[in-house]
Amino acid sequence: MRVAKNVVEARRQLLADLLQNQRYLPLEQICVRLSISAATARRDLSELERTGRIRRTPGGALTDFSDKFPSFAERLGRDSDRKNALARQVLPHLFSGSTVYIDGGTTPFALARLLPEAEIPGLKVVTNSLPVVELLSGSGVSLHIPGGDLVARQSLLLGDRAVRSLRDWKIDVSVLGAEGVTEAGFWNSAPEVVALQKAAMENSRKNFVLVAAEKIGRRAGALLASWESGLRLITDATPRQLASAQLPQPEKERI
Amino acid sequence: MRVAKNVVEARRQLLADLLQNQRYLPLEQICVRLSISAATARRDLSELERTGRIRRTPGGALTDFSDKFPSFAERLGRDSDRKNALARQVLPHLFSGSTVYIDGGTTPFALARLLPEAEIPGLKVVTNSLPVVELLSGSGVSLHIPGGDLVARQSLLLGDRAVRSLRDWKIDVSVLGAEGVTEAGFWNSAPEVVALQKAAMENSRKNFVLVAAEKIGRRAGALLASWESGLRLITDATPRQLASAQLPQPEKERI
DNA sequence: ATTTATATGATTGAAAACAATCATATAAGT
DNA sequence: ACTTATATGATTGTTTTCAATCATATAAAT
Repeated sequence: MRVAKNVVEARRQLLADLLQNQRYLPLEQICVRLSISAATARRDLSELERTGRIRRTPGGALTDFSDKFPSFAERLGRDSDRKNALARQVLPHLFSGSTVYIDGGTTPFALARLLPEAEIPGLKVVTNSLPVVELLSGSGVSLHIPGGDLVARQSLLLGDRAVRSLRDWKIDVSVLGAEGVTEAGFWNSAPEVVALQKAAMENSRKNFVLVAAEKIGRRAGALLASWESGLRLITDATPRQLASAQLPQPEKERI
Repeated sequence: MRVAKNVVEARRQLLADLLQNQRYLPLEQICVRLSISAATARRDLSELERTGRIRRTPGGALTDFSDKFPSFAERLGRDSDRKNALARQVLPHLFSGSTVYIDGGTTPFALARLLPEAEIPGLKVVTNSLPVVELLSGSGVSLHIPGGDLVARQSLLLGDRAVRSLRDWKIDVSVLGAEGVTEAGFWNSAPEVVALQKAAMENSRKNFVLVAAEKIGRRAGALLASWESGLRLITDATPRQLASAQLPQPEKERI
């Protein structure tokens, strides 16, 4: 029996909130608490997972976050669902035996969280982000750290040595973060971060930048790359939002 | 094949810790991370659940989110008094503006714990040990990571790149660990670790090795350095213990 | 009012996860 | 050195979970 659209969405949001609080719920609990059948519960879970809001497990579901770097977890915070959804779009580009560079920042970090489960055989992860290192160490993923200087209050290895070391790598896919996107291109505030990102892009075959919708139209101190650079935007901004900032629409997905 | 009781318990504690950090782990991840079969993983999970330490789910397990997890530093710092005493002997050699290399292993780690308090102005710490990085990040100490490959089940960055990167550094004081000391010199089991330690020694003006008394007389697979190398031993072994292993007595302390 | 679209629960065959059992290797006990 | 105890991985049959399919009731669209 068909049910009103808003009812469905409200129920799914309720389920997401429930999981946010409970951390984990067995399927049976979900059925009881929402008074729905297992089939519908599964459908809701699938949808919530597809949009990156939760993580399914056999027999239940949970919200995912990491305790380890509290500041990171905080920043990831409420938007982690959206960031997960962005990060998930990168997964199809990671093939067996490839090398992926994961930038600092919370959105690329979301990608790191997906990797252990993705189980891409022979995947190599290159990163200077300590939260990523911490997260993936011991997870079976092959981890490589170019190295560099740890600047205070950040958890990213930067500096000349970092840039030089990164040039030693051949990268298949780079996943970067940006603080702003304008007609001129992609922006970040810290020149040192941009220097490292540029080094990654130079040695990489495909480059993605993950940008949450609210950053569309913002600019910052240092230009990371222009639109002509081949850097590909992954965002949850609507076509309307992109157009109003006079940005090109995303290309048709090609894998 | 039967395995020692303490090994089993250590593995289960590790699994509990892992779950404390990760909140949830799929069974397959547990198998990978602990290098055990699904059957053993299930047995461990049953036991941990029986003692109330975790909660199982179909296909995985999670922690009850009530209690906090012990930090990395805490875990390593069990019998820290003796190690602290050894590490403290290095402090007088660290002068303002100098560069110190801190090796992997728990004893050099003890030195890292002393550094924030020591407040040596302009001290630079170079290390490939992730626990050291985690401990000192945000502590105000200037941290530099040569980089390298994170090998499974270790928390040390190793490999050719690590060795090459380390050669870029000029180090004033290296602080190393060793698993054994014999008449022939200082030993460690992993050749890759030794390769990195040798690189550190080559670029360093003073080299110290911290060795707890119980390691005197032991040997291991790879020779780190002979007695003639200039590597200086810091130990809590008594002169009698040293003599009985036919080792030279420590030189009079010179700063 | 009529038609179309879709959200739901039930059913089903396939896949995954499970506990129980067994042979074996090795620790622990003597 | 010898025996006993047990931790492990493999195997197996059972149970649980899953996605796909279907009929149906009801919301949207016309």
